[in-house]
Amino acid sequence: MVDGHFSAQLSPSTSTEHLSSPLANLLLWTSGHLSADELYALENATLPPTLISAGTDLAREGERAENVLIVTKGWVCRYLMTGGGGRQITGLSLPGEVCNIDALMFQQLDYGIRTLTETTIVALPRRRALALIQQHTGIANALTWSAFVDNAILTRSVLSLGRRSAMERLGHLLCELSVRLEVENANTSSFTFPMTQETVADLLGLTAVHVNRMMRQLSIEGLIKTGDRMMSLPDVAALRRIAGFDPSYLHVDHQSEIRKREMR
Amino acid sequence: MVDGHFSAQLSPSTSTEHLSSPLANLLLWTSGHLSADELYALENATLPPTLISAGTDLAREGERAENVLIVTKGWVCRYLMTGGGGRQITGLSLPGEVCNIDALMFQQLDYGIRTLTETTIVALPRRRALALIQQHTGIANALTWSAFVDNAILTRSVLSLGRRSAMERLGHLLCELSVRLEVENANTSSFTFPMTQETVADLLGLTAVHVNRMMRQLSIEGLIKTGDRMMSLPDVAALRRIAGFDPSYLHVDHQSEIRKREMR
DNA sequence: CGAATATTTGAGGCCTATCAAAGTGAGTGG
DNA sequence: CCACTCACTTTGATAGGCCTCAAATATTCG
Repeated sequence: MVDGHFSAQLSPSTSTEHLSSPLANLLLWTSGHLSADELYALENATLPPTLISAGTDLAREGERAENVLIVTKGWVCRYLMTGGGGRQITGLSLPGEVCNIDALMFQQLDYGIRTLTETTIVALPRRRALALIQQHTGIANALTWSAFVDNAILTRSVLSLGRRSAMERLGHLLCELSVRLEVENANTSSFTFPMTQETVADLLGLTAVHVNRMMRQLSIEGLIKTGDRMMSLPDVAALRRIAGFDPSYLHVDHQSEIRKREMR
Repeated sequence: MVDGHFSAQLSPSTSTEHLSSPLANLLLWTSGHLSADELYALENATLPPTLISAGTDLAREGERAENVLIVTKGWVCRYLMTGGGGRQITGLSLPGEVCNIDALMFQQLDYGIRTLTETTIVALPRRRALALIQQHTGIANALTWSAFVDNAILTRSVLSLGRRSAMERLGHLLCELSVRLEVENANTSSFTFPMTQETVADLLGLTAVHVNRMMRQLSIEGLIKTGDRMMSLPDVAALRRIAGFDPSYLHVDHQSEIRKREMR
């Protein structure tokens, strides 16, 4: 896997669809707050979308953070290293989510950001973001909402890492992804799953070997089906039960649910 | 230990010093952003301070959250329970810090809040808080800053729980407390330590027995001194080294450092 | 098709949990 | 002022979940 470093200078991709609507899904499930006007203002403030290959560092711990980065396509992770070389992934940013909301106020980044897949990123310079917040309450609300959801997800991660078994952690992760990717349908769910078992291990505070054993067991029990980079959950309710998963902390409100349906 | 439940109706304490300045230290180390005017506006918007005994739930998971709660005296924790009855403390609120900043937007609380000591709490109704944010950029900045610091602390907790040994977790906690309580002096530190070893265990994802062994070992190595509910760190640099602690994630900026000195 | 990467499986060991009980200290009531 | 109680701390012995090391198998990609 590539381990390059993404230059601080954002260079435009070959894509010409800057003003079409790469941000149409921005912050959608986390808020659904943006009006058409606000979306337009936001798109005008962002730099052109940039296509980045998998396994690239968008930024490293300790670097200056000038831009708020928004994922349009692909999966991105935030991570931290221990002195001994261990890696802990502290959060994922999925399409429509913000990587580093704290860049709104913090000059210095205190975690690394790396792409897990080929990714399209939209950068929003801090100053422009702060100006937008002043002018558009909807954008302010959406960004604030996003920060609080990040917080809630981190809080649940602390519970998982501190008090849940490997099996429960894995189940909880899959249940959460199913909600955040908005792919649940009745009691089943299916989505592309681009993470390597080692990546999952770094996310759950385990080793790749143990993640493998847990995934195998879930397979045997018929609670997941994997293959061809896909993940299927044949019985979401059962998985939620064994994982102790309750989606209310994600605060997916009805308003945003309705908007999503309208857009389909 | 008491396990009462704090009524949703905030009743004023017998204290008469509402307008003197219980909020003088509010958000100080996290920002130092508040002007005298803003502090005054904030104090006028809050409900009278309330004195609450140790071991009381200020709120429980799932309850409606109407107020942002600010700690003026004492220690408070946020916590989550697993299905099996395990408890994980997901964060501490020390004097001057906010318990539930997400109440600004979320109607429902997704964690419990409990006092660890006798505590003085100041409540700020959501609507008033939102109005203050509109009118005073300093207050908006301070609250936003506070949310991002919460986030940074949670992120480090994820690293600790996921990838650090029991010893490192304990050391990291003590180093962090030393900074947040603003009690470091040269290479030493000393502060009241009101947590039982079981509370520390619930914070670090360990058992009380193991926390005891780790604390004993730190004592033997001369890295901590305990007794009479006090915690002393004779060699902060050495403790930071073994814990892998680097305070930059707390974003204690120079401006707030200067203000603090002026107020002494 | 070949090389690199990722998954799978096995064996053994360690860190932390669990269970148990003794020791300590603070607060209470007689 | 002293028994008494309750909560907390301390210590020991054993067990278990997950890690580490190792190697075989499967998959991806140039």
